[in-house]
Amino acid sequence: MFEMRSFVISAPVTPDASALLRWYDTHRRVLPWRSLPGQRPDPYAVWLSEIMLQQTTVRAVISYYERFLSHYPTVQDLAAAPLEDVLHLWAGLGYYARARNLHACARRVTEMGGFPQTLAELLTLPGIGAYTARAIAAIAFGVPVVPVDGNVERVTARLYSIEDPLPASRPLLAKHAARLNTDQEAQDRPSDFAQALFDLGATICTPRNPSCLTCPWQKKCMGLKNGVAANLPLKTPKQAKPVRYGVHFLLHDHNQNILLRTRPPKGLLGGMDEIPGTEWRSERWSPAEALAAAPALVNWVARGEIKHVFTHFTLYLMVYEATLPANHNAGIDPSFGAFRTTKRAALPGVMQKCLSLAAPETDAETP
DNA sequence: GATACGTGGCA
DNA sequence: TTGCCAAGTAT
Repeated sequence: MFEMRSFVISAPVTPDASALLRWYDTHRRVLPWRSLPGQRPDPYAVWLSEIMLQQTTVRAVISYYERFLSHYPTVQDLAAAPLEDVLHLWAGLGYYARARNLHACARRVTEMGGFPQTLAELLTLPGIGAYTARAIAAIAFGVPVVPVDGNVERVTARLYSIEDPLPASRPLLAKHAARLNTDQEAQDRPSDFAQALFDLGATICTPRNPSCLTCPWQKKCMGLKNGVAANLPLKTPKQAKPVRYGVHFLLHDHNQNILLRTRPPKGLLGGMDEIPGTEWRSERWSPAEALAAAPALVNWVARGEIKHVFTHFTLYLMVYEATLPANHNAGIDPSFGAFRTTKRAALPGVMQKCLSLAAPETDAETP
């Protein structure tokens, strides 16, 4: 599009990279996937952490990261694993397409003999987009690029006092962010500069109540000068989430197994396991309607309802529980799944909530 | 460009 | 309790 205002937006003053890097040298966070100063980063560790950190907090990621690294110390180990196992380890972390792409990416990288080091090649890999490609290039390979994540968008919006709302302002923010590293100090330390921006966003330039008084960039921050820093970036209001309802059935056999089925490989919770249930629709299910959809004609006991909030809708699930009589093992349609142990199942958070409503274990589940 | 895609913590 | 937010990507 024609940049009608380009002559008005004079080249903004670049902030002082050396001030940020000096702050980082003192205040950098210690994180399991971060190499220590002077150490060569492991591209596998950088990649694995970046995928996990997409739209996910550091706190939530840490234990998953440690578990993945101990199960799969190298990208070759991950590539050799069955997808099932990877989904099992990922269960609870959310955005399961990331786990499927992670596995596919590990196989591609293994075929290639290692991680590519250029932006263009990284961008061709599954699960790696504009942000992650730059993060890996900068952090693992020292390429002088600026990864633009939510932190960097926020820092940039405040620094240049950009009041256009997200997500429409994303290209503009990216354009400004790309010039943040023009100083020689930033060019010399691409990995530190990228991570310094993340740490600044996570600990100083926070979404709420930013600590502008201790910010290494406070003197250059136009948002602070204009008194609007804490309110930026602006965001266009989100649409209200629709509500959906479903009913799910927790059916035990007599071998510590429950009836489980695997969801279709793509889409919502793709490839993950669930206890069988009804469709998720906008109307509640009557008890009669629900029991007509049950996998077996047994004595179902209502255990309650869970609430689960997805990105784009809120879900209420009624949970019924029963134990199959000893002589009733046949006659369950395979479309409801098969009896398996939860120990090796890939149960997403919403299903873990359903299972949490189960009656306490009793050694004698008397039918 | 808009929408689908999870989850848990926090004000 | 409700809404916002977190190192985004794929289609």
